[in-house]
Amino acid sequence: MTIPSDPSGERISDAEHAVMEVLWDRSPRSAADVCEAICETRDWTIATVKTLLSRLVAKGALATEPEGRRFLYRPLIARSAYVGGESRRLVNRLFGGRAASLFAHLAQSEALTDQDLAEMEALLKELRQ
Amino acid sequence: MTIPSDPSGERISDAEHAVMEVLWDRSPRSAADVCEAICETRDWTIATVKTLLSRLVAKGALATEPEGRRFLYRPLIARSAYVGGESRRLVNRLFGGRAASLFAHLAQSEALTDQDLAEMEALLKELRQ
DNA sequence: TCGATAAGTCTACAGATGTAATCGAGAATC
DNA sequence: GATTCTCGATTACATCTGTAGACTTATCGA
Repeated sequence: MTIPSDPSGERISDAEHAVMEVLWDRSPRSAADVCEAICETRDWTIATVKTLLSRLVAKGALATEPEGRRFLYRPLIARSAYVGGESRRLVNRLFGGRAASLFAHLAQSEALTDQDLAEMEALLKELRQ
Repeated sequence: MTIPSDPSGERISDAEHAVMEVLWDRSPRSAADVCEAICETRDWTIATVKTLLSRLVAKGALATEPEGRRFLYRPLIARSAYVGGESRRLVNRLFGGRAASLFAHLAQSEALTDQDLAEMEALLKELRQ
């Protein structure tokens, strides 16, 4: 038996992440409630959702609280922490840790819309003054 | 038997990506040569490298050309294409496709250095004129 | 009270991944 | 020519992931 693991230690898979998004959007929610929100679009059954919820609890990403005869699930890690970790992972892996390189790449591959550029310009101005 | 698959179709795993980086850096190279470049740092044996090379060939990410009695490996997909795909995947998955959101996040989490900011400012100026 | 429900837990199973050992054939060496 | 060395190819095997069915138990309606 292993120790329950620190909250941000274990990797969250793609399918698990989809479940996390539902709970980040609103929580706590029951398994049925999560399925309600996601089973249709992902074409999952409630069984799949239950498995993913269990795995997330085991990974320390979710907490459960009893509500009547069932559980309500609630995120233990903040979305921003997850998103930040994933972003940094990508930047480290593909751009040697240089965020500007990622930016340059997106720019060159025309993945940036005019709106993106405008927003980032505004952000930059704010950051640099 | 399946068709060799289109060049950018199948996902490249983390370990496979490390091998790709070696070949993007310089190619073509033999398996032994790739191991030379990476086995120490990743603590792999030549056997592991060979497996990864084979899988990458099967995925259509690498081409082989015989050189004497062995093979030389060469990337079939450009690094920029791979990097672009991965970046876009992340932006879509975590930021609803909005690159500006990714930057806002990196900025807020202090993942951007002064140099990053300066470079991005320069790039932006270039892009918007 | 008794069966139908519904919740969580256990089990399942195929494919992907990480990490390698082993095998068979050709090349180099003695 | 026999032995050894080296390649790539084949096989192995544990873990993770996606996806879900089966099982157990408690509850709610009839």
